[in-house]
Amino acid sequence: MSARTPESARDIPEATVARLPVYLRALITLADEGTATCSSEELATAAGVNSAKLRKDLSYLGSYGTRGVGYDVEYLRYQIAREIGVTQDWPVVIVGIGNLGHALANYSGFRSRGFRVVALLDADPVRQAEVVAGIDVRSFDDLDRIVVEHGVSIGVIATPAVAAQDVADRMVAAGITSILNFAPGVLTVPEGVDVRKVDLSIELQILAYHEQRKATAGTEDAS
Amino acid sequence: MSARTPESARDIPEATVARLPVYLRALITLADEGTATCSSEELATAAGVNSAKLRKDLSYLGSYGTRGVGYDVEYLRYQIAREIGVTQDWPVVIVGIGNLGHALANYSGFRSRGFRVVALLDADPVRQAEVVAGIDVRSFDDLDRIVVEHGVSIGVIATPAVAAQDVADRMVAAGITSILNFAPGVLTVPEGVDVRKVDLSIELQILAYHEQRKATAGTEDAS
DNA sequence: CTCGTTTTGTTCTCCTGTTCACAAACTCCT
DNA sequence: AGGAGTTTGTGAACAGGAGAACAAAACGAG
Ligand SMILES: NC(=O)c1ccc[n+]([C@@H]2O[C@H](COP(=O)([O-])OP(=O)(O)OC[C@H]3O[C@@H](n4cnc5c(N)ncnc54)[C@H](O)[C@@H]3O)[C@@H](O)[C@H]2O)c1
Ligand SMILES: NC(=O)c1ccc[n+]([C@@H]2O[C@H](COP(=O)([O-])OP(=O)(O)OC[C@H]3O[C@@H](n4cnc5c(N)ncnc54)[C@H](O)[C@@H]3O)[C@@H](O)[C@H]2O)c1
Repeated sequence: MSARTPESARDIPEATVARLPVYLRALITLADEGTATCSSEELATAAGVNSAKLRKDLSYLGSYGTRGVGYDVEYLRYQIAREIGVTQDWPVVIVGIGNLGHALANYSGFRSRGFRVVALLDADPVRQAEVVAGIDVRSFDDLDRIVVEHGVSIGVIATPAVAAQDVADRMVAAGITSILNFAPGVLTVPEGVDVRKVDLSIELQILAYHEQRKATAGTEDAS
Repeated sequence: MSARTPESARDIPEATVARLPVYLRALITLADEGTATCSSEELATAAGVNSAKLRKDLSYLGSYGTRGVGYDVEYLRYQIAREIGVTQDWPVVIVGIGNLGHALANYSGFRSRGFRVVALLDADPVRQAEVVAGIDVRSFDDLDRIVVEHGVSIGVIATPAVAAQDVADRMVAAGITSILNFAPGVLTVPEGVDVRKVDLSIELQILAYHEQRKATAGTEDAS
């Protein structure tokens, strides 16, 4: 309401935002291999997309390439990281330390990609006796305190589906504004809170649909 | 294979395919609650989508509703399950029984949603001594035999990123034509093989981007 | 049987995202 | 310096999906 975000608030299309992390990862791989410079064609191949799409995506961030040359890997990597917001770590809490929660807590890719697990929470007192990946599992009731203490704005839900909505409500009440949900089902949250869901069954069912089509494709049109 | 579905070669838009599993789950929930009939409005709410979109999606499958009344929950549920191809179970193999592989193997949602884990494979001999979720972990070299034996067409990759492409190649060679990949990075597969990826870091980075925007929205214009 | 009510199935419009194609900008070689 | 060869950045056409709106169909009341 105070201002009309002068120039930096370019709005990047959602589809582009979803691909920036892919480009970032490809750039990190290239940098690790010692590549100093790359063309849009090379980067696009590494990221598994069309080069025109890649260039258009990058053009939303600014003109960070050099015509006739390509992109400086380190420079572009930094620019994308800055645009995404992962130049420093985001604190994250994980709720529901069961099968999946354990795997997530042990996942090293968290730290290396701009996130830091500051707390593991579970409603089950038995779980709270555990230490997972060097972090104490604490009571779900500690949520509010932890959120304030660490300035957490991102929460991960790995509880059974039946508890997910309640956990989400508590997270929102505590001040969390972004949720990654692994439990199946639809979460309802207030305006201004972002939810992304990861649903294994849905992914498999999409594969099954296409698989079924492949199977019937030959038998289907007998003329 | 004689089930020829008179007019079934309709091609359903990809966006619709991705939502059908959501509708299916919502219908199962409604059925469990004892609901016999529902309107597009109710079902749309339960699935978290717009009712016009829901109706349009369902119209690709056929006319399974009754005007003035709504949809028969059980009937529509069956029709969607049939369209997706989950009226009977698909055999699935999981490769890479580490942190994540354990969680996946123990995931009960598999069986209840049209999939059956027929084998757990790992390259590490130490892992092969284990029994996870009542299933022996076997050598990755058994892949070909298992695929043939059970008619597997869907494979899940939960190995480290560095091994993922190799595992994918072996899967394709063995006859698998749909892959769900949890390892970060881009997989290259031949034409006709479907790959879907689930990437935790990407999801979190997308949340981080929006989170950053929320944070700077108010403070941005000091120019 | 007819009318009013409800709700689907579909059409039409709008918007987002993808891809093509090319001018502009840069490098290198002579 | 100038020209040939590259490669970016972007305008414009195209494709696909979202949502509003409404006619067609079913049902129930009188
Ligand atoms: N395991 C998988 O591979 C997998 C895959 C896809 C989706 N999921 C989904 O992820 C979720 C977790 O799966 P899981 O296999 O880890 O289940 P799980 O039962 O092993 O673990 C759930 C954990 O959540 C805790 N919990 C329950 N209610 C809670 C609450 N109100 N507040 C805080 N903690 C609570 C439980 O104490 C338990 O430790 C489920 O919704 C499941 O459908 C799991
Ligand atoms: N743990 C998580 O929560 C999580 C989250 C997101 C993504 N991931 C990704 O999922 C993958 C697995 O993660 P994890 O934490 O389970 O790792 P992990 O190291 O615990 O397990 C990997 C397993 O794969 C096996 N393996 C290695 N090479 C193999 C090969 N060529 N063939 C067959 N098996 C092989 C190893 O023996 C090991 O058991 C990684 O790529 C990781 O980036 C994990």
